[in-house]
Amino acid sequence: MERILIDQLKNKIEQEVRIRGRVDTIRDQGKIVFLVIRDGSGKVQAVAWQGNGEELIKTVKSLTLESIVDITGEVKEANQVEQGFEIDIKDIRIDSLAQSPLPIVVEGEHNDNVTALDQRLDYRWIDLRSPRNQLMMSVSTLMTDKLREFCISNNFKEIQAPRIIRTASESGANVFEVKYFDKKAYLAQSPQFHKQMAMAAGLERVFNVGPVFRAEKSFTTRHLTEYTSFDVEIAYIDSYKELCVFEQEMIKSMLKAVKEEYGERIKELFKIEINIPNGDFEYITVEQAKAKLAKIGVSSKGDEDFSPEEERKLSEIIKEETGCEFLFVTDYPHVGRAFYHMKDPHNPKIALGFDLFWNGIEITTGAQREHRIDALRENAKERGMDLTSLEDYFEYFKYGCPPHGGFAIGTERLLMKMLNLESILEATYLPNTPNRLGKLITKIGK
RNA sequence: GGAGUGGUAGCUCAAUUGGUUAGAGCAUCUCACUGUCACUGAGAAGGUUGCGGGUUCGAGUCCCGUCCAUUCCGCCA
Repeated sequence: MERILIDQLKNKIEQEVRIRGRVDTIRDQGKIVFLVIRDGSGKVQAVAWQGNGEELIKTVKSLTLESIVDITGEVKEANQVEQGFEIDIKDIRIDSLAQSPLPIVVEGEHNDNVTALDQRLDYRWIDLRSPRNQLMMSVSTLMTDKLREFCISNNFKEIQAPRIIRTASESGANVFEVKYFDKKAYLAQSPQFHKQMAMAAGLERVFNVGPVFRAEKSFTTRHLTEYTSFDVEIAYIDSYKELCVFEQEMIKSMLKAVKEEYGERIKELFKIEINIPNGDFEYITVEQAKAKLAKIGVSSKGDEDFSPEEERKLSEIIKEETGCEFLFVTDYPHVGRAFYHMKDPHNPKIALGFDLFWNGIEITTGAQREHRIDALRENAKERGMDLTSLEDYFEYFKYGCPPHGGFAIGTERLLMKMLNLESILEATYLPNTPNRLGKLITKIGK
């Protein structure tokens, strides 16, 4: 018999069915045992009676939580159950008996002793079974799909920039070094250079989704050493503001789709409502933002950038004033930005770029790029960068390269804010952090 | 890299501030129970209090070292 998903059972009353899934709950009453079986679509109660056979009840009594079972039985109406029906077990096979007790508690409706995140991550494959995490993975899938779809429907081409590269792409940020046969290579901190190559290649509108690597020992709730960057680059722009509008529409369409598909479930499991901004996102210049912050007495980190506290407070102020959770911050001093950002021709101290904040956290940096090779060289020189290592990059601008700009979204941060998670680690399938890589193996080794 | 907080049973926590045999809930095991649904009831097992040293008649508690975790900062998406 073919397996049927649990959420389809309601159409199969009084029919014989086969379900496969996990043991979610066991309530042993002696001569009658109630099981709750869970699969990817839902839960159902299954009943084993002693009258159905000694062997059957013996098997059921030997079950442990989270074991995998293959059950054949009849769907029967049952007023005693909330769902209105249950499965009368005729036959059961244990496909995989779970060892017990489990090393962590799987998060559920009635558990108040949820295991600490660190240990849950050690046993991530058990942790991910929880309804919350199952939903998180579904939302994550839809989120990326919709961002991608938005690009594709706007005539974009998708590229896969190499992850192993010869030259570190960003100044300052630390890179992971890898052995490439008898040479040194690096894991890409960003697809930036090769994304820009697409501009010189005449691709005009490209996006790139994939892992990027940051060798920074950051111990915060918003940093990973490996994360997924959703990168966009667009040619023939007149202003970086076009990028802002594009990103705004991209995010709004994604949020709309997520809300439609999972809004209710998200409200139920994550206690958060997805708000889709009615009009445009808000804009503020660094100078204006600093003035607002000074007014309420938040100490400034300096004129070039914001401290996390400033980011949080600024978002709060804007949300209070306008109701908008999204804020573009513009007019950053060029010295604090990447060398490939274009300078404002009217005020060379200012970069033609922006950051996007969502509820107190930076989810994007973007900018119009400097496509004029001499100006680009000058910018790199100003920062004391090694120009010879950048020569390959400069080549892209030698044989005709259109004006262009782009941005990158940290998708884990996006998901984290969308579901109101406390840590980015929760929003990541299997997070790598400065001291998490390979940690579980070490533990087992002991 | 810097600062703070923490580490007690498989999990979540307690231990009256240094005092006798380190407790509870959940999970586990045994027994009972034919309508449970956070099943219930009776019982059992489960601990080198992260590790090493010190102070003290006495340390889970205080001190030093060390490891691990975590939060914030720096760095960034």
